[in-house]
This record gives sequence, C-alpha cells and structure tokens, in this order.
Amino acid sequence: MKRRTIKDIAKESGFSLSTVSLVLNNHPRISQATRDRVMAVVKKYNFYPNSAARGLASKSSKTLSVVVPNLTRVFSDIYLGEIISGIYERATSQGYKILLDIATSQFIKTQEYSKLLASRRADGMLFIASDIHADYLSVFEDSPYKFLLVNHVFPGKKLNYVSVDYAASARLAAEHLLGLGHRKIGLIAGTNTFTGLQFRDEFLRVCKTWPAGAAKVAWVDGGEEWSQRGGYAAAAKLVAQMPDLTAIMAANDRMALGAMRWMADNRRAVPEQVSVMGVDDIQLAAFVNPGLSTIRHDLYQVGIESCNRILQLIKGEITECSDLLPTSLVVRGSTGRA
Amino acid sequence: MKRRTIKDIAKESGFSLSTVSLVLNNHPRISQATRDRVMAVVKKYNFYPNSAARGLASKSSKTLSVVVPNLTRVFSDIYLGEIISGIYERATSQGYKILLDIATSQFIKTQEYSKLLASRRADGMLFIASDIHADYLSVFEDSPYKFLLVNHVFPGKKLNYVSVDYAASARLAAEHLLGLGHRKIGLIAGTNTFTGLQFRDEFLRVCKTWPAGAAKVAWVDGGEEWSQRGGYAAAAKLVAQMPDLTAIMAANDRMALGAMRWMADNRRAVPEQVSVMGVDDIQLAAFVNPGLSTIRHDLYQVGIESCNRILQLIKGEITECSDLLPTSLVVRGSTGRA
DNA sequence: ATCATTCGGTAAACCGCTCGACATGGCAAG
DNA sequence: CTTGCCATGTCGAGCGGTTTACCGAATGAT
Repeated sequence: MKRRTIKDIAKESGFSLSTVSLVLNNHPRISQATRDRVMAVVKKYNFYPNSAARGLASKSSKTLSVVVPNLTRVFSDIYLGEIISGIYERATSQGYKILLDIATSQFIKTQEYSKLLASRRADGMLFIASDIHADYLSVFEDSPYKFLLVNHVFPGKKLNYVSVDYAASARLAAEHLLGLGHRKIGLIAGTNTFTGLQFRDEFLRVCKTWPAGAAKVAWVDGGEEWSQRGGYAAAAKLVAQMPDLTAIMAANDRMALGAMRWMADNRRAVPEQVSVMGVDDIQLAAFVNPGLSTIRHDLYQVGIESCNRILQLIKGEITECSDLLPTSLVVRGSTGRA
Repeated sequence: MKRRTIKDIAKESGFSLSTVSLVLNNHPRISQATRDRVMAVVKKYNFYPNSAARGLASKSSKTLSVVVPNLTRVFSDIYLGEIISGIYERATSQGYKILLDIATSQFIKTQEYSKLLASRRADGMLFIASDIHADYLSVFEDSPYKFLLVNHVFPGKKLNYVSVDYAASARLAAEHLLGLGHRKIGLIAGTNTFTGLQFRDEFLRVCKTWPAGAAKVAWVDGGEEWSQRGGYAAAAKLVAQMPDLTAIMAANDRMALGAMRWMADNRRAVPEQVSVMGVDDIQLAAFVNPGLSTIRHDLYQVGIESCNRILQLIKGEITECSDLLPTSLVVRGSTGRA
C-alpha cells in the first residue's frame, strides 16, 4: 500500500494541488462545492496530510513540550496528574499535541530543553520541573523561544510563569492557625523550589508580625520529594525540637498526611493536642479522618491556564506572562483551637 | 535573531551542505578533521537541525505515540506510571520522543489513533488503553502501521502485544490459595479488559479442577477502574453472597487493598478469618499491615519490552509480536491457612 | 456596452534536510 | 607511467506540503 499524498488527492478530484491544500486548511477562498468534492476523495482514501511536510512549510509543529520532574514516582503523583490533565485538555482542544519529557540529568546535560525548541520539534515548552538549582534555564531569558514555568517561579530571572500564589497561601494558612490561637507552630517546609521558599518565608513573616501576638515557629525541611514519608520524619523532628507545639503546618498535603500519621502512631490526638494543616487540597485530604484542613490549589486550573498562556505566547498575542492564581482556605477537622 | 539552517553552517565552515548533513548524522564517510571543523561551527551557533525537514526527508519522525486510558486520575495511577517510565527510559535511550495521548471519547471518535500514524506524526503506537469494546482497533490488523498493545491482548484480532501472562498469574494465585486449603473463595474480577477476563476464567478453571478437591468461587466485578473503592464495595458484596468464604482474591492490588480495608472496617481479621490476595505487587502492597500477598507483575519491564518491540517492528526486524512476560508469587502476611 | 471588482482557483517558489550517484585526488600495483 | 581503487567530498533531485501573486470569468455600476 503506497502512501498517498496531497498530489494523489488533487489528481483524483480533478483540482490543483493548491486547492486541495486550501481545502484541508479550511481556507474561505474555496467554494462549498469544491470543498465537498475534494473532501469526498480525502475521506475515500482516509487521507491525512504528512505532518512533517506541513510543519516544514508552515514553520509550526503544533506540538507543546511538557517537562515533568524526575521524581521516583513521577507519574503516580496526583499533584502532577492534575496539572498535566489540565494542559492536555486545553492543548488538545486547540489542536496541539503533547511531547512528554522527564527532567533527568541526561535531559539537562544534553540540553534537550534547548534542542526541542531550536529544532522546532515543539513550538513551546511547559516546564513543571524547576528547582532552585535550575540555573540553566537562563537560556530562556530574552530568548525567542516560548517557555513557561508551570507552578514554579524563578526570582531574579526573566522567565514566564503561571503559578498559584504561594505567598498568599502562606498568609491564609498562618492567619487560620494564628486565629485559632496557636502560638507554637511547627512548619514542615519544602526548600528545593522557590515557591516552597516563598511559602516558608511568608509564613514565618506573618507569624512573627501577628498583631495579636507573635507565634514561635520551628521549621524543618520535609525532603526533596515533598512526600508523605518525608512529612512523617519531619513531624518527629519537629516534636523533638518543640515538644509543646500545638500545630503543624506542612507545605503540601502529602507531608501533612505523613505528619498526621506520625501523630496517630505516637498517640497525639488531632486536632485536640495538635492541629495539622496542609496545602493543595488533594482528594485524599477529604477522606482521611479527621479531614485535613488545607489551602486549596486548583492545579487542574494551573494546567489550563499555563496552556492558554503558552499558546498566547506562541501566537504572539502576549510577550510575557507572570500569573499568580488565587488560593483559598479549606477548613476540615484537623485544625482546632490551640 | 534569524533562524540558522544547515546551509549557514555549510557556508561558515566552508564545506558543502551535504557534508554538514553527513556530519550531523555521524556518517562514516566523513573524515575526523572535517567532522571537527563542522562541529565547531555547529557548537558555535548552537545549531540543531530542523526536525520537520529531517522527518520529511528521512520519512521518520523518531517519535512514538503512547496512548493511556481515560481514567479519572490517569496520571496518578501507579500501575500506568511504571509502564510509562519503562517506555520513556527505553525510547529516550534510542533517540525517540514520546507523544502522549489519552484515549478520550474524542480521541476515539476522531480516529486520532489512525491520524497520528497516517500523518507520520509518530512512527509507531503503544496502546495501553484497550478494553473489550475497543473494536475500532481492527484498523491495525494487517495494516502497515506499527501498533502494539501494552499489557493488553485482544483475542480474535491480529494485534501485536506485550503483556504479562494473566492466565499464569491466575494459576499461581489459585494454586497458592488452594494449597492453603481454601475452598470457599470470593473473586473480585476486572471484566472490562480481555486480560481481566483471562485472569478470571483461568482462576475459576483451576479452582474447579483442583485435584485435591474443587473450590467454590463466587465472583463479582470490581468496577471499571479497578480501584480501591471498587474493591471495598466488591468485598461487601462477596461476603453478603458467600458469608463463609475464607479467602478473597482480587484481580489487582488496589482492589485487594480496598477489600482489606473493608475487612478491617468490619472486624474480620486478615488473614485469620479471611485471606486476601492481590495482583501486581505495587509498592503499597509491602507497606500495609499485614503485607499483601500478591502476584508480582513487573510493569516497568513491560514498558521496556514494549518499547523494544515496537522499535523492532518499526525497523522491520520483526513483523509481529505476542510476548507474555512471566509473573511470580509473592507471599506476605495477608494469606494464611483456611 | 465598458470597465472595475469580486470570486474561485492555480502556478510555482519555497521550507530545510537526506541520500544515492558522481567527482576528485592520491597512492599502490602492474 | 598507466590503471585501478580507495577515501572523501559534493551535486542535486526529491520529501509533501503552504502560501503568495496572478488570472480568467462572472457580477455590478455607470
């Protein structure tokens, strides 16, 4: 079976090559009658234009590169899942395909991130994998390449981003706990991303300057992967460090759940003895007992919005982007009065 | 900043266009001296050849399409995660990129699966999303397109596949339980895939024909998504249906964990009163208490092998493929004598 | 009836790279 | 000193589309 080309369709339908092309691209120049006759042949042969040829001539691959972090269990991360689903949904509806990549050391070392864009394999890149060491991203400052950080920021670098507002989340969380009267708080932070640092710093700041009386905060790092396991270990450390703490704040729900688990394993009642609070509002947060109080981050929306923005950057409708999406407080059973 | 082409590199390095091309493709025809001089210019401009042009001329996109099922939480499925990781690892090492797609109704209706291959956007397709209703896959029987089912089979259709051997798993599981003396068994099956049906049928067959005495098996469907929640509900149904059952076999670990949870919630000791067994050996299986006995499925390996095979199909090294990977019994605390 | 528009379609110049056929120069063998 | 061969480069014909400028016919205004 020979591969058909637009030329074959032209011959068979009796029109010129250009006409077929215009039909396939829904150009208004062509009459309905012609359109129908051409499409009949297209359908008959189940013809689809060669995308490489198309990409070459039109200088667009209609493809988006999505780079995810190199976690041990990347694809089983609910957090990432939400974002990717949002991106996929939007991209597909706009006729774009998704090229998936993992930010392995190999990926970084070979500068695949540049290569993908320079070779025009992708029209733009959505990068969900940034951390504070991702200095190589400087390539994308003032470059002609369409690049966007997803749910990350990079202070000091001119990089586009769409992220939830981690500082705002920190404020909401701090205000909630402080409002409940907590003055001895343990914080499980994530320190390998700038958003994580922003959260920590803002949380500390608010606690320190609370009008009704500053709170004492002890903080520890929850580990590179922000995992439940890391949260569990961190909770132990915090309690050792500040035995009379009345609340634990974790920078994401998974670590908060790990902390709750530690409390259960060590016979501390939540929230009676210790309030526990997370960030993200993953599904599980509502299903544990007691329900986890948290700051809702609509990651699916982050995906949608990121995709919208990168498409606008590609089309040239905007030239830069720094969106911070709002977050909201979700109070469940895991937090109570100090 | 103008986009550079191979022609610019040729001019600047003083060699012909073809020479540059040959250098970039590591053709042995070129001497080391020339190679070095050309590469110097390539590095200088950070040049990467246009992949559309390359694809057009070479008739290969160096891209693999990976289609995943349209589950509500696709990307947070550990099961899929393992497979995708395996595929990614292999594909990348061979210079192939991954184009990700979700088998939404839209994807099916618009025949994207054909379009991707017909338009040469991808050189081959790895399909992880098959179910018993995927009749449209017939397009790929005897077609020139490179297509492979991953951890799925389709009896009656000539489709390539790489899957673990579900029938063998069923045998191992049945033999384990029967060997422990169980004669009243509840089975939580997955009936929306052929591999699921194979597992169920083989399990039933072995139980019915066990030399030391047939076992009675009651089975129910665990739901479309093979989820923990589905397993929980299924366990309830089974116990209602066969109150004296001494073992529950689930077609995957998630459903088994759901069943264990039901047992805990309803005060039945595992394994003293009811043995529970799963399939897959997901990480969590080792961490619950008691540990879940299961049949180990190396899904990462399935990913690796699938990718190997599709690449062989693409290169024409093989023309068809029907691999069944071995599985093994993993005994932990959740199963005991009847 | 004449001329300017509009409408619908076409010719042809690319887009940037691959690869088989062909050219060239140097050297060993006859 | 030819002839024959390697070893290395180069030519140029595609690959399969997109898109702009151009063109003839039909329509409408004067």
